[in-house]
Amino acid sequence: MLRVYNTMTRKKEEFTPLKEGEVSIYCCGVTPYNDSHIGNARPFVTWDVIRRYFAKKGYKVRYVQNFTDVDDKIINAANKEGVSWDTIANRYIKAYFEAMDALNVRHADVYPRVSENMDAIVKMIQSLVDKGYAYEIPGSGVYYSVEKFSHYGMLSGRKLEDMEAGARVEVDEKKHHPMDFALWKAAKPGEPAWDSPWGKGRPGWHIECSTMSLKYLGEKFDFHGGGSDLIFPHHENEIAQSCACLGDHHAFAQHWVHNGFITINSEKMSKSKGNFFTVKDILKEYPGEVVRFFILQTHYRSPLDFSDERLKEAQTSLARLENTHRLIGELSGKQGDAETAMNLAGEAETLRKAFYEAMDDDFNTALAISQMFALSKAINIYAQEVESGTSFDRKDFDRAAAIYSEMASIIGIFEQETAPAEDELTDKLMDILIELRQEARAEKNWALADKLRDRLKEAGVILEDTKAGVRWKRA
RNA sequence: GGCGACAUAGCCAAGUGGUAAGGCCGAGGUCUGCAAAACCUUUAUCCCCAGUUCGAUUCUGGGUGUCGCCUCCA
Repeated sequence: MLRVYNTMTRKKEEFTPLKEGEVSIYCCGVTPYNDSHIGNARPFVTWDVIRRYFAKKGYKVRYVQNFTDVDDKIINAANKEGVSWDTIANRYIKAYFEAMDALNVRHADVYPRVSENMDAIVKMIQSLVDKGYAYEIPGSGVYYSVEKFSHYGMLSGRKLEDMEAGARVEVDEKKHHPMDFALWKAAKPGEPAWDSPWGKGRPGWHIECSTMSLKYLGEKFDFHGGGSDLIFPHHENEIAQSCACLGDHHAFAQHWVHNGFITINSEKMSKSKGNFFTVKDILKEYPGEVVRFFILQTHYRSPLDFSDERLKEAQTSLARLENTHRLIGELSGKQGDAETAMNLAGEAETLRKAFYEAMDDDFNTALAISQMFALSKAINIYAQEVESGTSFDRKDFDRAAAIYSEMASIIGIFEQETAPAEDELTDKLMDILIELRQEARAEKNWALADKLRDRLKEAGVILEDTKAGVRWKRA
């Protein structure tokens, strides 16, 4: 039984798919006006694991993630550079994919863009106007009337009365209620604009997600996700729009899943505070897998403090798992010689079950990963036994290795060739150096052997003497 | 002001009404010419107070602290 925390009910709930064997997910994507920081990346890594997990469990997954490619911030960035809005949007959409690819984040099934769904958006706004949920302020735009939707606040747990007091929004006197939000913004000179029954303009922020989720996933879908800063007002407003339009406040997303923030010294990382690190910059120092692993070592709803120390820790931890991954590779060519009673497979099956139970409990990747460490240890011990002469049960080992790689594929690690393919010359040179060092070792010329190893380390190559032979890797 | 979340070892982090996973760091050891890797051993009265209970870190109430949303924000 899979249980998922639902922001709507503030409880873990049993997950029952709307359609047997299928899962539909809408995750709010980015506004492409600059490079994503690591905090922006958290939801996408989180959802990537969730969808991998569902797929592994045999579900057919449909995953939709939008690009808000029409937005104030994009327009501002474009004006600043003196280029068109879509130049900015396209540039940073490309950057988004580069960053996510490095983090092993699989692509969504659809990436709808605001600019490509203008007709549907206008149509939905019109529908809200027709139904009496929205009104036009000539020259300003079209607004959603929050008072008309009796369930307004159902997701964030707020009351309209409470919000008024603390509202920091600039109150437009012509709005019916201070919390009313824009569905359509009338164009100002020099801004990109699209035609509509209310004149040229562009959509407000929230309507796009209502429109595109409806268009690409239907009236009801299983999951809607994003960072917890989207709960209010973005998701609250989506609910108001979609449910009003569909005439059923139980329609729309069935489970609301929100991830916690990545923080710096316990404070939310954000563009406006300036305390952020872009994925792009972090990737200059650490492999994408390390960044991904760093994120998944903590439960997705908990805050996660970012620092170089944390990242280094993640790197060391992941290296332990990688060593076992490599060990499995090294043993893959080894001939089995007997069936033994060591029953590594049995232990692996137990850990596999624990892994799935952890994932079934609100996608507890932190706990799931700990099962992987346990399996790593079991495999290492087994390999040592084999090395010391115990017979090697090929079938037993292969089953455990398969489970290990199954876990890795859900977490999303060991997918890239961590070491980039070496060129032929490097390989040959390394062979020569290793051979020379082995000769020195055979002559017990430790000084020379160690010097070779030290100098190679300075050059960024790590040599390790193992019983199986000498192996090298880049630092 | 309104609403909400969190508080577990030196650090990070799971978890449970019956005295607490895992990772990093540290210490000792096995192996190794040495190193690395791996393995073994070792490191916690679970923020404070009160209550419920045979028993609470886990439930309830009250503190204290940290953070978030209420403005763009993943």
